[in-house]
Amino acid sequence: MRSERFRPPSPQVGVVRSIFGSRHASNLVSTPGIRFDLRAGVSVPSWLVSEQPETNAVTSDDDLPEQMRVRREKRARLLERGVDPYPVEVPRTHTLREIRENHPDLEPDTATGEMVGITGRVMFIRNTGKLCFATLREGDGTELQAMLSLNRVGETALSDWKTDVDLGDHVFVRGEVITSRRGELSVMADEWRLTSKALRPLPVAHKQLAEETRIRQRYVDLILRPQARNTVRSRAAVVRSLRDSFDRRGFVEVETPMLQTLQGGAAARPFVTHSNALDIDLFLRIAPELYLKRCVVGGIEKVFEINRNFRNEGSDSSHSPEFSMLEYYEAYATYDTNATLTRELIQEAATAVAGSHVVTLADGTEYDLSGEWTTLSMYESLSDAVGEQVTPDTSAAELLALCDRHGLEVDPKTGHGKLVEELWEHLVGDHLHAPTFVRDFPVETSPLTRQHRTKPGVAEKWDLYVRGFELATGYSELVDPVVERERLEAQARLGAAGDDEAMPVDEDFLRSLEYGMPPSGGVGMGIDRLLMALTGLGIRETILFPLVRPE
RNA sequence: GGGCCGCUAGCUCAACUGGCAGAGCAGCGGACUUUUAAUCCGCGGGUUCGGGGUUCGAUCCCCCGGCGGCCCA
Repeated sequence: MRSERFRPPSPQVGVVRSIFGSRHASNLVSTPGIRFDLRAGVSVPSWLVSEQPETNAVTSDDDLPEQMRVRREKRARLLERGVDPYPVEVPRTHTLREIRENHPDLEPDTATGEMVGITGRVMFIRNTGKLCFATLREGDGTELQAMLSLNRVGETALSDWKTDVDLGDHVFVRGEVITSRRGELSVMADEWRLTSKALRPLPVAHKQLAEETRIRQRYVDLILRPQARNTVRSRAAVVRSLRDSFDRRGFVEVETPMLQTLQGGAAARPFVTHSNALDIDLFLRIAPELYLKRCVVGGIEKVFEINRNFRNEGSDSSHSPEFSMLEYYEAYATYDTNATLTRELIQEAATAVAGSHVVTLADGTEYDLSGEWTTLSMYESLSDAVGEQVTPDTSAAELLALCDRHGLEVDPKTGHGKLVEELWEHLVGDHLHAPTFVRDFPVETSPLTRQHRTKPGVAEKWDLYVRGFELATGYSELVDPVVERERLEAQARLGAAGDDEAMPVDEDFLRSLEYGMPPSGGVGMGIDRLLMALTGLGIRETILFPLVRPE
């Protein structure tokens, strides 16, 4: 219902947004539902200005839950007393981490004489009669205790502390580094002040937040759960490791278009948007492949991109409509050398995040990524699994019979390639746990891959399976522009026949190939999946702000 | 798309067969100069996801809708 209220009627959007584009924000004043642009003298409904729900706006305090009302009243009282609950700057001298590092092992009940100014969010608070305790925390998770005693800060500052400070507030404390009688490293305050008043209470720290709340309010999840903070840092470490690995090997990082005029590079349904300037529909990219290959044609012979792809498909524990992808291409590489480089990239990322090629997953089990990895051939491993020979010549009818015998329901119109892959996933892929390369796929389902140099009917393509899911895929790329055109035209015919995952013919891409692309290898790898592989977390944990339906 | 489960205080959860809507933490008031999920005394806090129905009476049963989760396709 609420989303209905904020959805703009599409025909007006472009017009009104362009009005805003030419006006400075300070010309806007707000009233509860409507905002006026003073200079233009036009009124604009609030849904064009802000997509935030109005439910929790400051307006009517009577409707607020008690605890939020209390905190707002505290803020207002502070302002009346001339105290800014959100000061611009405070004289911080040390981070909490620095103080911990400088004083690793003081005896209990020590006074160092060192005066410091510290800041942090109040995560724990104990207000006793004449001595108060608070545990402060800073961004990296480091905590330090602040103490306020009557004889150091005086009666007013102590009672202000008790009445003004709530769990979750940010505070500044200036005082002496000491240890408490219990031995807790602390700062004994001479003065304190609020640095940011929290208007919402933190959820109780000792109960797990509901999964939905963790995702919808990730900032709260990050405040409360160390694992959430670690995941963000692990992801950053993995991405940095990949970039370093490529940099050391002489690869160049590029950024290719996310707004594209044609969908291409993968079989997937795209998101569609519209360009007002060009008055044409654009697609959010489903893969960067066709642009990276243009780079190789142009002479950027070792090239990679780490960025977002968008696929207008399902959203569940292993799929996100928006996901990060690594693709890299290398001239004179093949799917053999690719496999080695991909293994090294993953092993180096494991070292960056876990310090070892053996990683510890979220459930506490270990996963071994070390050494060389198993390699299977798709047709041979499938033949072994079904107990009879399956080759590129096996007919669709025979494959359908195999599906039937193994309890696999498939559309009887399915062709050879998809049947082989379905059977393989069901009988072999689902049972793979250790890192495994599966090689030599049906040509039919690999339109951008070259035929195997000796084995007829298969393509030089591998998939890498880690912990049973597909982590990466690599190819010896098809660079013959004539064959490529045949493949793309076949895809386009599928598209015309109603397959909305099929690619149209990208004439500019074909033109680039016609200038000559050196023999090359290419690889695609899901960054979110790499994180999942290295940490054992679900995709909605590895993505900071996954797409969720509006509240 | 189908099936099942869930939605109750700021948070995490109770509430027997349909009978006064509760607890812990958090909050408010008070006591306490060494607390670590402190302790003690007192108090407040609810559109039980929304709408409709059955009933003397609905958090509970029925219908429609919303959001989420799990399984299947």
